[in-house]
Amino acid sequence: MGTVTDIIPRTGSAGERVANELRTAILSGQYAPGARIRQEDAADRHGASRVPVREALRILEAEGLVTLVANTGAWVSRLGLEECEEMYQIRERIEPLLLRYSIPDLGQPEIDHLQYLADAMERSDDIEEFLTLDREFHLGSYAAARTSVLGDMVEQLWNRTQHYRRAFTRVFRSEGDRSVHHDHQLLVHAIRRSDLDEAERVLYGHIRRTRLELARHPDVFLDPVTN
Amino acid sequence: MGTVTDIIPRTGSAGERVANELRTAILSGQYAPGARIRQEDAADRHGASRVPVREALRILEAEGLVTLVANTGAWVSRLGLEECEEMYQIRERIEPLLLRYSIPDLGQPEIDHLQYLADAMERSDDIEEFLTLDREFHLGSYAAARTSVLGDMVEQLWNRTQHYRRAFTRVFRSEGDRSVHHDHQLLVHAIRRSDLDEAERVLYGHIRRTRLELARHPDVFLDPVTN
DNA sequence: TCGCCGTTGATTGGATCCAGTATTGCCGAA
DNA sequence: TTCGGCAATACTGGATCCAATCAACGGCGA
Repeated sequence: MGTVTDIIPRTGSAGERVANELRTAILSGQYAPGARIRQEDAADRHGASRVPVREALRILEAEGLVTLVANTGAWVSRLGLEECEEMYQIRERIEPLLLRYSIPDLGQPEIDHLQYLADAMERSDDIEEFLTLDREFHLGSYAAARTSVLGDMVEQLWNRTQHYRRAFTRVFRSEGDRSVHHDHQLLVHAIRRSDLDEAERVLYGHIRRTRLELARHPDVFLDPVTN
Repeated sequence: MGTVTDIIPRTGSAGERVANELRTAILSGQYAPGARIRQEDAADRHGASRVPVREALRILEAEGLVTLVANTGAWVSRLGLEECEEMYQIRERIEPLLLRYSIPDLGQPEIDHLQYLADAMERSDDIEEFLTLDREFHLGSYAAARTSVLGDMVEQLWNRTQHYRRAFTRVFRSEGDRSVHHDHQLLVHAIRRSDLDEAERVLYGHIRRTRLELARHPDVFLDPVTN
């Protein structure tokens, strides 16, 4: 499904390279939602002409990370509360399936690593670190799945919501909610026992609870007045 | 979610126009899976230069309809049995959700039309007509859903499997299986009664049974020796 | 003073040209 | 006869140039 720590691949066209670099920049928060991406700027910054940049923008548009308006320009996609809830509802239904694909092929070292990540998250008090660990934990639990579309779909959903997860996390932490960590531990145990049904249930509940929590914080989606 | 009978929109770039035209051609079966798409050919055929064609190919690649290999070329995507089963499993889980979004906003005329389509399918004995009716029936049942990503996801899954549904349908018909029609009738009734849970269950079972049936016919996926 | 309209500048879209790469066919050697 | 290597060709990828479109600004009129 494309490893989480994908290093920029030497293969592929310049357009794909630029797309990878832009994607990384967007996910890391360098570009905020609503930020304009000018073709010439991007071309200079990534050492290419505008042609591959346009290709990259098409790729990222298809992934939902960028919004293109004909004859006008490209912006980093914004999410509304409704859209975000929708994506979480989709995740509730398909991530358990992906997990089911993955569990049988997860090795002992990988499972131990998941345990380590779950523990590390409990100890972490840095937002950015928590985000990285959480992503690594969940995508890591899917890593053994040899799917051709499902894995990519899930990764795209994670990518599209990345910026907003950063915002929620701040809020959740301040509320001192422990259920997230509880879910993670339950999940690791279910994976250890290869209990597919239980793992599905836990994961479903985990995502669902996050969605419900999220609906209580619509303020995260308010347009920042600073364009 | 973008109407089923999308007419080629006047808006948007030439690349999008070419993408729409190529998509229609692929879905109609004019291009078979595995068929090569040469940029210059496509450019001539659609009255544009190679630049918008390359844009179109990127768009269709993102939709999974076209497979691009750097420095080599573009082909209409082929599906393997495993991939197809995967997509059906995804559909089992997300189409019921999409239906749930749609039902509350379906009007009486739309529901009557669904009934009409279900009846027409039972009477139809032409493969191509059946395919069209089936697609119109299911996507029609989702038409009232005002989603921003789920609808497109489902439509893409339908598109990617379109060619292979054409092939199954031939087989199913010859086996004289009536359960498909039974499901359709049950679905319309559940929708009439606005019974969301029942509608979800019926649709889930409908897609699931099709998937299991499909697994019994791996021959559909054999590489045709004629490239 | 406010709103409408035309003009100018900035930015995107498309076409052509050139370079790079893969594939095909051919030739020669085993 | 068959396999390996080399050359020619066809196709894709990228850059530059020109056209088209949108947005911002300023001027004019009410």
